[in-house]
Amino acid sequence: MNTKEMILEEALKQFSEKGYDGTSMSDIAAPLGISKAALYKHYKSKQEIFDKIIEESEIKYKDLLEKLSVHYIDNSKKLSKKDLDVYSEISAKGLCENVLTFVRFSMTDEYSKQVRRMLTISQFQSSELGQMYTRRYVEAMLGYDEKLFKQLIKAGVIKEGNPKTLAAMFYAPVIMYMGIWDREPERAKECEKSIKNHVEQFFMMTSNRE
Amino acid sequence: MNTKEMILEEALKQFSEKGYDGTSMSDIAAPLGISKAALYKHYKSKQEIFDKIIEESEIKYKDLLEKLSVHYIDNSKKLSKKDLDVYSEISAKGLCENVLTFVRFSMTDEYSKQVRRMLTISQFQSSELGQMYTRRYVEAMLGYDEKLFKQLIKAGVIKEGNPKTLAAMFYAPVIMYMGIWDREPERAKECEKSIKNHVEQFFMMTSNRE
DNA sequence: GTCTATAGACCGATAGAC
DNA sequence: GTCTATCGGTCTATAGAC
Repeated sequence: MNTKEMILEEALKQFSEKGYDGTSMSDIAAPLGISKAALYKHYKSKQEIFDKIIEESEIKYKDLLEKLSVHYIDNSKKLSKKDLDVYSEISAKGLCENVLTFVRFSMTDEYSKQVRRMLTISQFQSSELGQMYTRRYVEAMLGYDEKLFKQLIKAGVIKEGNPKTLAAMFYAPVIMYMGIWDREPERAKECEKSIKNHVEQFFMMTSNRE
Repeated sequence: MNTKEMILEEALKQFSEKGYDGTSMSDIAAPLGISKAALYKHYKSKQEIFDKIIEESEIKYKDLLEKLSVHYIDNSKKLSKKDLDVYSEISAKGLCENVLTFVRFSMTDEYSKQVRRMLTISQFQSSELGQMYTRRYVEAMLGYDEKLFKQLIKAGVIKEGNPKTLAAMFYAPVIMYMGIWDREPERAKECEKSIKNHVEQFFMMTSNRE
């Protein structure tokens, strides 16, 4: 890995722990064994480092959701042919697994964790960051789940109901437990179990098979 | 209002906007028309100002929940006699109103808003602050709702189900929409409506009257 | 692309006059 | 309880040698 990338990696680590204002250029340079002056040969300011981290994370996050078949930005579009094929026959159990995979990755992957923490403590710094936070950590999954439930209702897999409300009832508790998990890592096991219980019971409650 | 209190008020305002590290003693002093040296006659350090704000907010938040009959710290205790009297005969509609009152106050009251923002961006600064955030903004209402649903199930008002899961499905979406509301105040009306829709549909879905 | 040195501003906190 | 002045330190960022 070259110096330019190592700087972003170290900066992200520290921004996520101490925030933007709590992290100095010297703090970033020291662990890399270079002087802070050297940083300015790669980035013209501290703000540029922060912006680059955000920019890069946006790309990586889209890639991740793409892998999980969650189409993130294009909320206006309908579900793709592929999605319909995959989900029209999916079982509730399969959906649980899908969500749990997403949660486990988000919570254990060091990079995801650092970006989420950094965005959490920076969400009020500008309206752009606030909107990005909402879009990334709330609406991406919520919009997807909404369309999914619409399909599942149509297919008769789950009971009648407003897909948007169902999506919120399904996904909001997942966000909530992930928040506890982030703040109190010692409760990781407990949170994972709560999420598992929640998704299972959600599908028991909404399933048409009684 | 005396100077000591005005300092806390101004500090909270700025901490909630720019964070602890982003706010200097001069920043706090200037709007009050005093020098930063004067601050040190009232508080021995910047950290002490922060701690006092947290301490005071804890008391005020307990008072607020007390008014709403939500007993916050004592999660081990059973619901009080008063609670049982009030809620054993309460209608789903009444419960909706109760939640909406809480939400509207939390989101429009300037002090509540500032404290919540400050805690949100400070939640990773120490494990104590993280725990406080969870306890205050998640578990207080969640634990209360859990007991409440237990009662409502027992009384036959709503359908069978795990009270803890039900509480999460009921309250987590409220937290989620409040988060959007905080980050994007221009969406306030939309969020309020979403919360209203959610609580109404939740009781429609879980009610025993079909 | 790295370093040392430094500019210039600002930081938290203190001393002492009034 | 307020002020001005100041301390010692850190901050972002730059200059210039190698």
